[in-house]
Amino acid sequence: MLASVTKTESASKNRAVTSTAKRRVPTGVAQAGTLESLASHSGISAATLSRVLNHPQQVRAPLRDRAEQLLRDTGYVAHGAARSLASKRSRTMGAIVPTVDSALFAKIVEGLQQSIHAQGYQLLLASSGYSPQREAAEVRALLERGIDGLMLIGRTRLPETTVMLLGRGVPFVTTCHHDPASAWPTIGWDNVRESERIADYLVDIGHRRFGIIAGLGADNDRAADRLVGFRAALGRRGVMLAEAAVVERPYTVRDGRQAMAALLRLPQRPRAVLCGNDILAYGALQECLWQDLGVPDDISICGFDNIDMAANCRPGITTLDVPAAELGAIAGRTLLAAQSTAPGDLPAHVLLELELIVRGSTAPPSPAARTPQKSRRVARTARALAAAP
Amino acid sequence: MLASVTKTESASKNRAVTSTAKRRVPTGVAQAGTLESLASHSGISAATLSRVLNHPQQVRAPLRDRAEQLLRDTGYVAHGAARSLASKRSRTMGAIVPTVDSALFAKIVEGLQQSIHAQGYQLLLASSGYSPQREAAEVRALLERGIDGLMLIGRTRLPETTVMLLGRGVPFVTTCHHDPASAWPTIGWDNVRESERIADYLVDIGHRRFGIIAGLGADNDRAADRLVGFRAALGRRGVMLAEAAVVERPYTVRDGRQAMAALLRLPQRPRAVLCGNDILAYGALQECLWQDLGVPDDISICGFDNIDMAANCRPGITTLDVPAAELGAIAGRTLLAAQSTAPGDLPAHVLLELELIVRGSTAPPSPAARTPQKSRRVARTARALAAAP
DNA sequence: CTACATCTTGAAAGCGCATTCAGAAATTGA
DNA sequence: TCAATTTCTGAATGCGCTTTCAAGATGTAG
Repeated sequence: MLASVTKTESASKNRAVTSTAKRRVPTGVAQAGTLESLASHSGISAATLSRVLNHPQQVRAPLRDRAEQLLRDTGYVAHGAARSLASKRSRTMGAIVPTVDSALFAKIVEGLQQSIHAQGYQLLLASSGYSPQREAAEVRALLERGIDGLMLIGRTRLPETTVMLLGRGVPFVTTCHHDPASAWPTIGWDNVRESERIADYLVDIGHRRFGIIAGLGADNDRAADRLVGFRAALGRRGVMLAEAAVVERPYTVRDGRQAMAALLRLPQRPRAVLCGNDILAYGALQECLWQDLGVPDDISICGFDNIDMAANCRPGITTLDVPAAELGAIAGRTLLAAQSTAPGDLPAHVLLELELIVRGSTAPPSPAARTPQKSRRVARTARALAAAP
Repeated sequence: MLASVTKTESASKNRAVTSTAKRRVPTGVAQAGTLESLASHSGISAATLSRVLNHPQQVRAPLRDRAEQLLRDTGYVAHGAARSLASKRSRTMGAIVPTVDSALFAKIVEGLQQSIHAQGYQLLLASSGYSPQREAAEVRALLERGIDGLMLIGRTRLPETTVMLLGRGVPFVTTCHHDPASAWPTIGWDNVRESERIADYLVDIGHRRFGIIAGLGADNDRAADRLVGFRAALGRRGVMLAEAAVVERPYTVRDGRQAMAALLRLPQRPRAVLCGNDILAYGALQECLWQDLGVPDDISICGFDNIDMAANCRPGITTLDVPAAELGAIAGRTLLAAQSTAPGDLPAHVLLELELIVRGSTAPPSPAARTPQKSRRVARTARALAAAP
């Protein structure tokens, strides 16, 4: 796509299907038994075995040791469903993200997973594809699974989703946004304010001609808020912004490129472009380089999220660092805390402040870049040489 | 790190903790009841309600309609644990990946999630951090949750893990590798052979001086196999390879850079570098560009996996395309199929053939690049200009 | 119109575990 | 040493659902 690609383009269907796998169950392996069956064979009651598993200190040492030995030797594996049914807890947390296939959400999920894992909780993961309907369906499905807590992203959702959650009394948090008025904990940052901050930064270093490549605001409050923030800051600073200089696109590199291409066709070509996230920023950056425009000499570009890519491209992308893994961890801890807390006083909202990471993609607008002939030509030649297949 | 970074480096702990969230349960919302309670209030027995839920065709239309209406009106949500306990199925699949925070595994997980979701299954996700011990613990934890199937990555694992799985009779598949002799389905490709293919390609276009940046082979069969493949192909083609020209590193961009830096310090600097995956390749590429070496003019670089980054950098990275989402989907379908199949004849192994994607990072070794003075200097100047902060 | 096969439906029996309850054992105080 | 506590332990109960099982309803053949 970007570079020359030699691809056989054969049907992407899988080909060879070789021999059928044969299951051989190793003999002599202790089959998973029930506590009841262990009890009858060992002389220790099921009740005691259960206690050893859940409240070891309630059983006196000698008996407990014997029980533990037995449990270990037989390779006992508890039956979670029975356990959940009796104890009314599943030791499982749910999470619904728009998609796992995103550096940001993957990090959040990983952080969440790690933090709850430490307490013996497992993660039930679902994705909504940015659809409130799918999210509602997934919430329902997770509720059926008896999750003990749930992490959601953002605040755009079907009313019924919230009603379901509140009605069931399952602790949940929403992340990646901030809403101190919310009835449940929110963990994240203020997308409007942070966006203002990065826009302010560009204005501060002298930019006046802006373009905005925002994410799709429908069904995505974060994207919408960021756009609001960008606009608010520019408006406050007296920067004019043509409507044509604002485009909304899905979060893909390709869309970022196309959006930047569109901005570059404007009569008043922007000298600074604010992007809804780093993916879009990256695409925008690529398009500039492709068109032999210098970044940041001709155009400054900002992203949001600080995914790895933003640090690892050339030039690096100026962006706001989102502590994704930490966010996930906080969400996990909050949900964990909610397990032992009365539903009345849930953990509080957490407002994260993002750090502005200034990298090579932004600089004050250089007057020289307005009529750049010689230097640009050299650059073009060299780049063509470097990018040759 | 790569570019200049302005970072306040304030404590990354969260700051502001505002008002405590207050939970308000909307009044009038039908509380989640049990089938039993619904039965007593409606005159329809719990058994029938259960049938309507699970085998609708077993209930005659008029009664069924009434039951469905009731279920809908009361917002009934099934109790999964009770359901699993009674039915002996959890409608939940497990997956254990080294880490979700990897473009490749995230895509696989997303694909798996999507495919099982269609059948009403949920995904229980765990990560092992490349540790067989952690994997074993997670397998056990997932087994306790009563998963109906499990997807694992690769073949390096504790024997007890396999024994546990086989002993429990839970269907599982291992992915990202291929082993026709395995007793359970494997879904993936032959890392050795595919690696040979990419190495062959480089030899074919004329390369003779190689370097290898492999992943950490311990506890990672894919990484180990790829290194074996690289070596085998080069050996077969009569290419000499100094031991110092082979380095093993964790899969991070930084390590890729450092590894490339090490290779570049060799007296016989390689003209082509085979990398264990695209992350390492990307790091290697960055290091070359940083050192003002032309890619592919001075050095050709190959990756593996074809993550988005490989297509979106400059030059694009020549790599092997791994159909990650499809792999996950196949794994899901296989596990789903195993639900209704006798444990005797499980679905078969699936061998995926990878496509070589040739991009700008590879080219025949150019004789001119051996004494590159003028052109290199021009390139350097231009790049410096482009990369200026 | 009767006798028998087929559907529908509800009552009841667990699924495997945690936990209450009531004894039994151990411990303490006198 | 014995009575009064306290600690342990096992039998029994029930979590909410699916699934027999058997009875009742409906349908069909003779």
